[in-house]
Amino acid sequence: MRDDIMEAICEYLLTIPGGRVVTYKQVAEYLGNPGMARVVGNYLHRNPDPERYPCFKVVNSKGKLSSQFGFGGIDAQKARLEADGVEVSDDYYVDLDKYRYKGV
DNA sequence: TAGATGACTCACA
DNA sequence: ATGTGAGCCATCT
Repeated sequence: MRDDIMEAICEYLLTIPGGRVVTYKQVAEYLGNPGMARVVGNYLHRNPDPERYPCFKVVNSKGKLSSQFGFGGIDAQKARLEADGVEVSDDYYVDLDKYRYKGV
């Protein structure tokens, strides 16, 4: 069933417009269970496929980037976000109040 | 089947 | 902003 969840995560991430980010919890809620925030992170970790899943748009509730990125480290994630128009602080923090994708 | 693990979240200090 | 403790869920061993 993990492919199902993975697909859902993929779709949700693809709905995120450029210059926007979402929290793990948001993805979990989209999957139908806010408690799956952890599982979401787990999946992205076990599926380092940025070509399909823009996981660099996913941050934790504090707006901080993941500690260890699968395809080049957190530094790569920071670069991708900045490239998308998201300001990332030197501490790898993003302003959720401005960049969090609220779903329009 | 059961126990341990983790890219999480929330509350409190 | 950081640290600790508790809760939650699917996967891995």
